[in-house]
This record gives sequence, C-alpha cells and structure tokens, in this order.
Amino acid sequence: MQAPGSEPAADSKSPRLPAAAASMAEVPADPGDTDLEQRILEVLRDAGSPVKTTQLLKKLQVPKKKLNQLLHKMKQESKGVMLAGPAMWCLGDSGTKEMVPTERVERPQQDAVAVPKKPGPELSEQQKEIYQFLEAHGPHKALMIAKALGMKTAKEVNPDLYAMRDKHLLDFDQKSNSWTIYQSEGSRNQPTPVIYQQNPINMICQKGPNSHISIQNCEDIQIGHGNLLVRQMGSGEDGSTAPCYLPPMPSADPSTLDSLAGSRGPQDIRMEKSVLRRVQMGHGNEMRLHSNPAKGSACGAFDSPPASVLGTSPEASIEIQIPEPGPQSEGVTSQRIHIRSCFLEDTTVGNSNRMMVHPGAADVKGVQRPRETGGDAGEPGAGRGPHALSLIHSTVLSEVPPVGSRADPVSAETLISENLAATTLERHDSENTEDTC
Amino acid sequence: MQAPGSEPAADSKSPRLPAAAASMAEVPADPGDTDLEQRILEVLRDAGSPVKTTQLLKKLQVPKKKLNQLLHKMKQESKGVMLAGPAMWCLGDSGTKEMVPTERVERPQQDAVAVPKKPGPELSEQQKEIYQFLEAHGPHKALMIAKALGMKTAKEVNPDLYAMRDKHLLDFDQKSNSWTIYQSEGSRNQPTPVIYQQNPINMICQKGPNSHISIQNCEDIQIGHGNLLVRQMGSGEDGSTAPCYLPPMPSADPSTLDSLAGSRGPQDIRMEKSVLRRVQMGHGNEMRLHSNPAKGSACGAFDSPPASVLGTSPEASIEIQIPEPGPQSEGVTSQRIHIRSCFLEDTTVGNSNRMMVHPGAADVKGVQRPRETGGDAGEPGAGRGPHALSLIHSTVLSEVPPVGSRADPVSAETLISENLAATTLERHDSENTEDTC
DNA sequence: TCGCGCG
DNA sequence: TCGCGCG
Repeated sequence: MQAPGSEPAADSKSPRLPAAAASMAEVPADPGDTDLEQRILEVLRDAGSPVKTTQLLKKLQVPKKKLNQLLHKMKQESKGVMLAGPAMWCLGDSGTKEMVPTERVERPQQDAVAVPKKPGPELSEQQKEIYQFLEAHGPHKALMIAKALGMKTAKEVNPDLYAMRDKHLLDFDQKSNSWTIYQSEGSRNQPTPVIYQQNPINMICQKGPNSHISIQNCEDIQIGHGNLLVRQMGSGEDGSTAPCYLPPMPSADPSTLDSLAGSRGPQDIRMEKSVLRRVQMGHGNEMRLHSNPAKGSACGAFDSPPASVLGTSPEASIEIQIPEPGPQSEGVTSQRIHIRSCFLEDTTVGNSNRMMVHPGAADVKGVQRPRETGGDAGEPGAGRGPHALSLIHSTVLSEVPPVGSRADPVSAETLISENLAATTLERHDSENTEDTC
Repeated sequence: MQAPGSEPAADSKSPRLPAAAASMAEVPADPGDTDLEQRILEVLRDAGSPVKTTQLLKKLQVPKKKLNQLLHKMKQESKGVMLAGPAMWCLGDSGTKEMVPTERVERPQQDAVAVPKKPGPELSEQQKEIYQFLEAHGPHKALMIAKALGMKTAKEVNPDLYAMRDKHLLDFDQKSNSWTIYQSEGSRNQPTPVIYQQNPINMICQKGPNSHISIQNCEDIQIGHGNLLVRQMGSGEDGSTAPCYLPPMPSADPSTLDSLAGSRGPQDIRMEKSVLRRVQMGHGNEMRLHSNPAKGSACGAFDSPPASVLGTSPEASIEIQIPEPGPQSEGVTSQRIHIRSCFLEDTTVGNSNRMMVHPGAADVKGVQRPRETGGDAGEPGAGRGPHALSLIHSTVLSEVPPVGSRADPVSAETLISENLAATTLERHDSENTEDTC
C-alpha cells in the first residue's frame, strides 16, 4: 500500500478523472489529458476567437506533438474544439457557441450571402480569401499569399492551402513552390515550356438545333457533326505541338451550311462520371492521330449501326436511342446517347465517322520499359481489361435517314477530304499553331 | 597516425568518405549517415527491383524516422535513390541504371505505348493500375484496392493514392474512407442525399454552324443562342432542387429552327484558366436564379454593346471581336470571345440576354455570420475586388446585324416568354426533374 | 519548407 | 488509418 495523496500532480497513476469524463466512454489514454483538455478549452474560451497552434503551445507549455495529439483527438470526438481555418483552433459546436462580438448582427442585404457555415465541406473565410486572391493574382508562394492576406508567415496559410489542395480547389506546383487555383484539366497553357503529359483537348464542336451536351470528364473528344481533328505528335513523347482544328466546311456560306446542317439530326448527349479518351460522336467526324493511341489498340474496322455499340464494352453502359418520332422530338432525327460511369478510350459513335490512328508513326526512340513497380502491368492483353471500348475507323454511313432535308449519304471521304481541309483551314486558335498539318 | 585498415566497417568516426563524396559538397550532418547511405544503396542494388521502406527497415535495422530522413535527403540531393512508386525505393538516375531483366526488350508493335518514364509527372505502373481499377470498379477503400491489385495491405497502395490525390487524379472521401477517380466538378450525381455545395451545372447549349467552344472551368454557364435556364433554389441553402432546362424553341420544326438559327451568328468562344460562375454568352439567353447570387451583386441594368464589356472588369481580360468580314469568316456574323485567366461571377455577354437574380427571394434564415477567421473578409465593398464582373440583366438587342437571313431583332421577352417556355418544355434530362418551374 | 495528429 | 521525411 502507498501513502494516499503522496504526489498529487504530475503523472497521476490513480484514476483521478472528473466524473463526467470517467464514465467509461472513450477513456483518454493518459489521465493527464483531461486536465490539458480543460486548459485548452479555457484558453480558447478566454481568447474568444480562433487561436493558432503556436499560441496554444506558448500558453500551455506542452510539446507540440502532445498538444496536436490531444487537439486532434478532441476534434475527432467532437469534444468542444474544431479547426477554424486550420492550425487554428476554436471552440466547437458542443461548446459555448461564442459569437464574434460584432454589432453587425443582421443586415440581410449584402451580407446575406455570407455562407451559413454548414457542417459540410464549406470553406472557411480565410480559405475563401486565399482562393479569391489566387484567382485574382495568379500563382503565388505560400508566404506571398500569407502576406497578401495580412499575415506574416507561410505557416499561417499552409493548413488552408493543403486542405484546399486535398479538395482539389488548389494545386501546388513542386517546381515553383507556388500555389494556384486548380483547373481540372483542359488546355493548360501554362508558361511551362515542355508539356509532358500531352495536355488534353476538350473540343466540343456541335451543330444542329436544340442540341444539348453535358460532359463531365473527357480527354480528346469530338462531338457533333462534320468535325475534323488532326493531331500530329512530333517525335517521341514531347507532344507540345498544338493540335490543329480543321473545321470541315469549305466555306461558311449559310446556304451550304443550312443544307449540311439539315442533313444532321440534333443530338442529345449526356455523359456522367466517364473518362473518355479519344471519342468521336456525331456524324461525319474525322479524327487523325499520328501518335501513340490507346495502349493495345489496333487499326480495326467497325461497320455496324451505332446502336450495336451497346454491348461491346464490358465496362461501359451506353445507350443509344435512335429517335422515336414521338411527341417530344417531332419527327426530327435525333441521336441520343447516354453514357455513364464508363471508361472509353478510342470510341466512335455515330454515322460517317472516321478515326485513324497511326500507332507506329511516332518513332518512339528509347522506349525502354520502365522499372516495373507492380510487375504485372504492361502486358499486351493480360490486364484486367482496363481499356474498355476500342472502335477505330468506324465508317458507318448515315444509318439514320435524316429528316427535313435531302438525305444524301455523303461519305466521310468526300465530305472531309484531307485536301479540302487543308485549303480551307480556319484556325480558331489564337495561340501559335504549327503548320505541320 | 592510425594503423591502416584497423576497423574498416562499422560506424566510422574518422573522415573515411569516398573521395567524391567528401569533396565538401553538402556534407551529411552525421558522418554515420554516409555508411548508412552505402548500405541502402547496397540493399537496393542487391534487390534489383524497388524495395519498400518496410523491407529496408528490416534489412538495415535502423529507426524508421532515421531511414526516411536519409532516404528523402538522398532523393533530394539525387544521391542515387528515387521513389519508384512511393514508399518504394529504387536506385536513381545517377546510379547503375539497373534494367529489369525482362527478355522482351523491343516489340514496337503493342508495347510501344508503354510510357517512357519521363522524369516528369508521369504515373508509375501501379498508379496507372490503381486508376484503371477505380475507373472500372468505382470507389473503393484502400485495402480493397490493394487486394484487387494482388497486394495485401492498404499501406502498399496508400502512397500512390495520396500522391495521385495531390495530382488531382483521385479523390478521397472522408466519410466513406474510399477512393475514387476525381471528376473535376460537374453534375455529380452521387448517392449523396443532400448536396451541400449546390453542385455546379455545366450546361452547354449551342447553336449555329461552325461554333467552337472550348471551356475549362465554369460553374453555371450558358453559351449559345436562345437558351433559358431557370434555377430555383428552395429555402435556405440546401439547393438540391434539380435545375430545369427549358429549351427556348416552341417546336422542333426544322423550318422554324432554321430561320431562328440563321438569325444567330456562329460563335467562337475560348476560355482558359477562368473560373466563371454564372455566365451567359450568346444571344437571346435567359437565366433566372432565385437564390443567392454572387456576393454583393444587385439587379442592375447593362445596356451597352458587348464590345464595351472589355474594360469593365479590373481582373478580367475579355476580348470580344465583332467579326471582321475577312477571308476567314466569310461575311458571317460571328461572335468571338476570348477570355483567359479571369474570374467572372455574373456575366452576360452577347445580345438579347437576360439574367435575373432574385437575391432576397430565398429566405436565408439563420445566416449568422461565421466566425471571421481572417477578419477582413465579407465586407460589402472593402475586399480586394474578388468579384470581378457583374453584369446583370443585360438586354442588349442584337447589336450585330445577322447575316444570311431575316434579321428581326426579336426581344428576349417575346422570344422566350415564361409562358411559352412552360408549355413547350422539352426535357433533355432523364433524371427526375421537378415540376416547380 | 511544414499541413503532421501517426500509435 | 498513415502518404510522414519536419529540423
């Protein structure tokens, strides 16, 4: 037996917990934590506004690791604290809803937009400031951001920055150590001289009235009628060559356009959660890729009506509804495509499309196989079927008879000959475009 | 003097560094590190293939922190090691380019696509596998992913997962602890019941021949002619109400469509690195938002030709080129808009557009101002000008005379009356759409 | 530079 | 669950 009350403070071995905390619910590992918890809450309460971790450290005189351990545990168990911003702690919801003592309590005019701070993935005020600053002023280093917002050190914004990166709102560039707002993908005309991953092209060329396109995540895509996309990668991988968009129309004469546009039905295409790599949809499109296409894709031919695409892919679920001349689409030939949650790589949907891939064209010299990390990747056909749908060189000629105008089933070759495209090249690109195509 | 060759191995206190390493460049803090470095390299060399950190720990019998310290330092100084995958180390470029002893050295047909492992932000083989697995099979927890790829523990894939999240390729869901491929934004029809951040709508409705749209990052946007978008948020913030897209055309009669489509010029719109919130471009569009619009935006009127939008915004650089009837666009009225690196919130560009915002309509109850972290945010007009361009209720009527057909400057009110839209409502949405609008 | 709490 | 190297 020991003498009772010999060493009350310091590392107490006896269960000296307050009644509430001791009630067998998530007992804190170290009994001393309970005391520290109270002190933390006290400091936060006294401050009345969010307190930085460094400030807490000074007040509480405990190791940083210890403090963070406890803070995060308290947050996890929602024991009165929450990250207000980050590395910035304040009293949580279970606590004493300490309002900021500003007199401006209600002013529903302009202030009504202030986000009601839902428990959801809302941004803190500082995070919004950071985002807006980066939006307005472009990429900056953390320290610059901090200073721009009236702070002194990068540490004060770093928690926000990283949290926002994790939410895909910001992006951190390793090379320049700078932060920028994250732009999903697309034409990333950054000052980066060489673009390693050949930047994806989201090109939507659409004709026909009442068309409705809602796309989510694609890489190279052509949707619509009579488009021509030629992409010519130089040698090897450094495909910084700007893609060439060649509008198919020989002249923009409205009469010609009308007749051509009339021969194409409207479209209603919706894609959700789909990663499409090189996709052609619509009628009379042509896509020529003189570079590395999808892995393992060959130049095959696909000559069946579009509706039969349905069951081709193991992973995809495609619906192509050739129009019912019902009450909605009043006799108008339409093409309805509904793709969701699928992964297509070289796809051609529609009529009179042509996709030509020249796999061996790019002389990829020095393609030594990289050190295989996983070991089982890169086998020609032994994968788990990652590349779902590969329909190349589809030359289906206007299966759906057009309505409302003359329905001459012009072949893709005559409509979009290479010669024609080259002579009537009409660049919509203001960047420097190479003349190689 | 010491006896030569007394104790060659073990922890050498004397400066027994190799000549190259000793040449006063970044001297390792602890002389013992040099020895450990050599042992690391030795293990990696013996293995011939990437070695996991845990394996290294077993072989070297040093604390994990110590090992990671050294490994990362060596990597930083490119001293022979590199992260092959992650938490997976191999000999780096400066080392002995240990090739994988596979006999399949050259097979330019199918294998030519194997990525040449540039030093750039390429993905490792395992990372690609992970991505493809998630593409094909949807969200999974880390352990499931590991098992699917033939591994045993989540630790084996976690480095990849987090690295890919940092690259915005994957997304980690805190609630379900599962990983999924990251879809920038867009219609996120997840099984999540309540959508906190009113999921953005990327709606592209485009008419007219030869139009070319290339968009990167938008939220609510209308591009094209004669569109009508009505979004009605219910009460408060939980705007899970599905938006209603109301095509403006009373009937899909081709003749009517032709005449209407003819009265609109083609468009060439390109946006880069731009965050646009509620944008209307084109002619005769209407957008009605019955919810919280941009912060601080009021119902004003903007009645000047589109070209004058140019200098309105402090942050944006918008170019609107009313068509030169030059050789490219042969006399066709076109609208060329080039926006880059700008942040617009409520924008209307074009002719005959109408954007109506009802700020007070949504009874946002309980909008207590959140705890102000930064302190200087949320002031009505005192910010650094985050919300660049706010052009609301723009009713410019066909400034650009249409070419090629009758140019009746129909007012937006007659063309798209609410009554008309309601009766000829034609849904392109297969999801359940509410009938509230 | 750094967000880090990690068992 | 964890990527962590952090000074």
